[in-house]
Amino acid sequence: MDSEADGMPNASTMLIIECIKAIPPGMVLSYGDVARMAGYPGGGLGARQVARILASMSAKYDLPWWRVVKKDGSIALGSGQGAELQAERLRQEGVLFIAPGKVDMRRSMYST
DNA sequence: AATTTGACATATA
DNA sequence: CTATATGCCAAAT
Repeated sequence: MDSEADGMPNASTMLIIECIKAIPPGMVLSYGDVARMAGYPGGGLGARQVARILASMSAKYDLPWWRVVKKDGSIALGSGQGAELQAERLRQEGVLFIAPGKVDMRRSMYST
């Protein structure tokens, strides 16, 4: 008997979605950090899953995709309005930019 | 229903 | 800086 509700993908995917939804305003995380927070091993493996899910499920699950950036703190999107939209959103959340298109992840400090 | 394809990264060299 | 290798899911067909 599986208790699988409709509209719910995989448990692993749902876990990542929950983690992203748990990100408070003014906080920025990288794909790898979210993946690791979701309990994913490896370095850049879970990051891809986060990106896939985030890119596809953000609209459906209302995820704060703009709070997710690259490990370097740069905007993940390289083209399109998404990058500018994300930058503006982050700035609105109170995130500090150390450079154009680059955010200060030190606010997150998940590894202290 | 099953198969195929695409994809917003990271680490290492 | 560029190139290569890793490995998974969701959406489209």
